Amino acid sequence: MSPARKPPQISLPVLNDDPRGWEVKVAVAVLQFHGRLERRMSEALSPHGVTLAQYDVLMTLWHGDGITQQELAERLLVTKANVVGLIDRVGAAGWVERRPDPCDRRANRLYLTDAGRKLAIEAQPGQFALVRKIFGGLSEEELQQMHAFLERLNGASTECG
Amino acid sequence: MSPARKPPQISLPVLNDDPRGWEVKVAVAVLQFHGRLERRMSEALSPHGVTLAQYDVLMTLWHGDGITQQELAERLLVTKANVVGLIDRVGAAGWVERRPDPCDRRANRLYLTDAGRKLAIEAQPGQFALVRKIFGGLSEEELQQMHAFLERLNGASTECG
DNA sequence: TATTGTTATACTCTATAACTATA
DNA sequence: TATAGTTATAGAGTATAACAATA
Repeated sequence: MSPARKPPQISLPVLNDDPRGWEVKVAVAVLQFHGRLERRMSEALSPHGVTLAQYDVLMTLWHGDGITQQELAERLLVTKANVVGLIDRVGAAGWVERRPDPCDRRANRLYLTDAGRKLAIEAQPGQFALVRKIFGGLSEEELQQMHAFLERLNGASTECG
Repeated sequence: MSPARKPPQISLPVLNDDPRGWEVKVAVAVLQFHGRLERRMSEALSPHGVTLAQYDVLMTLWHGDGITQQELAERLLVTKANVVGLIDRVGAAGWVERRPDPCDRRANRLYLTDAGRKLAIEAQPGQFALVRKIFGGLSEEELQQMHAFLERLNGASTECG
């Protein structure tokens, strides 16, 4: 059972109130808000004995079982070496299992167990409720606007160079 | 010299594309964007040999020297025990020093050293440039809108219960 | 040769609890 | 008694490098 720890540090005052324009103000606000969001999501998860990183694994597999560790590493933007430890932990908790790929004997395919699905079903409503609560202060139209902004920023922050 | 590591895991697909409304979509987008932002800020910091968490410390002290470890812990939303290690590390790098509080012999006051100020001066422009680049795709008006949304969300996510 | 997964090693950050010195 | 800082312990997550088995 993973011992319910707080999320990593929130990286709040990375940039302090500075006169150099709104970009920095927004960046600070994003960092600040993300810290709180992450913290509260972690707290909501902790009664289920799962960390946010582990929940990411479960949700990725919930979205689509049977991927390899390498594929999971790519989706999580983590090295394959780290996936080993991650799967060791969710595996030890009984939520995920490795099955050898019959066509490629180097590879493992990852599957949610019944317990893993059960956990996801139990934990998801709380997560959704929390998110609805936190974002409930914005209207649907405002949420759509913010979503559009973030999509554009996600595009920009993916660019190289 | 702290060895320039990547930020913690990005917590991306915590909630997957789900039919239950825009709150969840926006939450996923925030998590996603924050992951990229944090990663790129860390990368920009790593040539200076400082982590994001350590940079937080430096920026907090840049903003105002002479606070106690307890006060720093409160601002960083971290336990005082963690601040000990954090200050040990930035202290070992020569960026911050503890000076005993003359009025309260239990307390330390934290000060940026010349090297710490030098580092901040060297690292800040890169951070600001990066932020301007990432957020440059949004107009000033859009940035102001987004800032307003985030401020409202920050208020909401602070509420208890 | 390239790829999948593994192990080994080391570091940062976090949490809790118990402790010391001082207030 | 309460507070500031420390130490001890533990665990999660990350990175790099080298390795085995397989393709």
